[in-house]
Amino acid sequence: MCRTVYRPTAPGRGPGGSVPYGLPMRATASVLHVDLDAFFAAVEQRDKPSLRGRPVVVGGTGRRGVVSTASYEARHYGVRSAMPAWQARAQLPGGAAFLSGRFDAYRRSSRAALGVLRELSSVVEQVSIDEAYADLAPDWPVDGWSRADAEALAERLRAGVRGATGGLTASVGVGSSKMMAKMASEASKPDGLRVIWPGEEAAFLADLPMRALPGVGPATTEKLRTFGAVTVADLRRMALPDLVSILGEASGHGVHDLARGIDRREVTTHREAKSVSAEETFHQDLTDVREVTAELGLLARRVAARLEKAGLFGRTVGVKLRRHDFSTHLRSTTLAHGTDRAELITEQAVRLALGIGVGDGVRLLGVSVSGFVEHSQELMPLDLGPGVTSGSQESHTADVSSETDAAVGWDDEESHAARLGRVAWPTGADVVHAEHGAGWVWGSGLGRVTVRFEGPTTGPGPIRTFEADDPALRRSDPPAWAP
DNA sequence: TCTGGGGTCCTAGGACCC
DNA sequence: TCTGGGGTCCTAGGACCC
Repeated sequence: MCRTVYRPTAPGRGPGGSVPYGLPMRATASVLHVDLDAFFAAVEQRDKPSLRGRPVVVGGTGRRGVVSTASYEARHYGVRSAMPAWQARAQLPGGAAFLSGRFDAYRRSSRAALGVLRELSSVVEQVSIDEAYADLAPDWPVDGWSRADAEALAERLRAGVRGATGGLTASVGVGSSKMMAKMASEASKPDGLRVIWPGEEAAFLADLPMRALPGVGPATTEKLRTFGAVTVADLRRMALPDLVSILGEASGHGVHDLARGIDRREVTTHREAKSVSAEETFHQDLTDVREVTAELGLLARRVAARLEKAGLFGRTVGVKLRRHDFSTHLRSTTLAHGTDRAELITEQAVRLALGIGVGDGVRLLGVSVSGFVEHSQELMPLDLGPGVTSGSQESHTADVSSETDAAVGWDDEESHAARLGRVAWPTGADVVHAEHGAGWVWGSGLGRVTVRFEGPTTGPGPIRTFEADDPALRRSDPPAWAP
């Protein structure tokens, strides 16, 4: 709910450990937020003069499409983001344009606008294609400056964006935190600029509906409304223990802080991805298991391609299945090692999805991979149940000469105390099976595989490699030579 | 005629370990 | 016979954001 709010893990300290918890993070208006106005629709109106002054909706144009961005002319008729396209059509007069979007053009304009921002600040955090924060403190004398200085800088940015993008307008907010900067830009829209000077936060927030706080959505609003809260000032009057009991630990503290304008999140230039997913809503519900299987394969390939491009290997494969009644079901499974391989992801996704059941029809399918681990050289710890915890460690290596999948196996009848400790595979092992006496490892890629044994051992027998199509091997079973 | 796609974070319960 | 707590990992689902 209030994931946007930083919660210190150690009580009494903010991020970095230097800011006492409970005090505003900054005494200067040094965080800036830029938001490109009605971005997708504005790009379309810029490139197609015939669309200017008319309602423009960019989004899904199919039977089950939703509005991604509505131009201000369309918003005049009550059209909003996330609204079903059919509803937008019903609300708009003739002459309104419905477009499916040209993402390359949007990316180009986004990059141009971001370039202007980077000229002003060395610490820029891109939040989405049309939004970014900048920390002004490293590059500007924010301690000594005035409101007029902040406004001049923001205006310079807006003019720069207009020039670099062929006339797109941006709304800019400046404040003492990310939250205040964002709320300032929101308040200035469209084509505006607003500085909330330190000390003005409480007055700015007081009369706003609590829904205006970033992180307070429909569900939270409804919960709090039953306790009589409407505005941010109402929230401020609620005691922390009450908020926690209504909203839970994290959101309770989060809302308590938000209502006071407290937000200690830093502007960060880089964030690590935590998951990669692809999903699709079908024009017609799927009822055939074979169709479901085929679609999962396509989605898995999209995910695998993006993992590979990013150099990521994930251990957890998830599926999302939405039924015709819009009920949504999630299943996930965690592998012993990371993967980026479409076949393995497909195999797991199909297994999970069929476990949920197709029901009366599948409206949406999704595939995700998360739980990223370091790739190839990462040593994967293997859990083999109770085993030897002390003693010697031995490593054995084998060369893998096949470019396709291969297996490495070993035989260790003499030492029943040894257990497999870790395996390093060139591009990540895919299936691992091991017992005290013998084991095998599936993987792909060329190179040397290292298998490490832990505990007292007389040494494993010869490590052998197999081609993927070796008849002695089957994907999910130990090889024939295993005891 | 219903309600996209890409993400992040939080919660609660169970398993398992110490 | 009854009864611990804390920590971590995993899973399913909810909420929120753009």
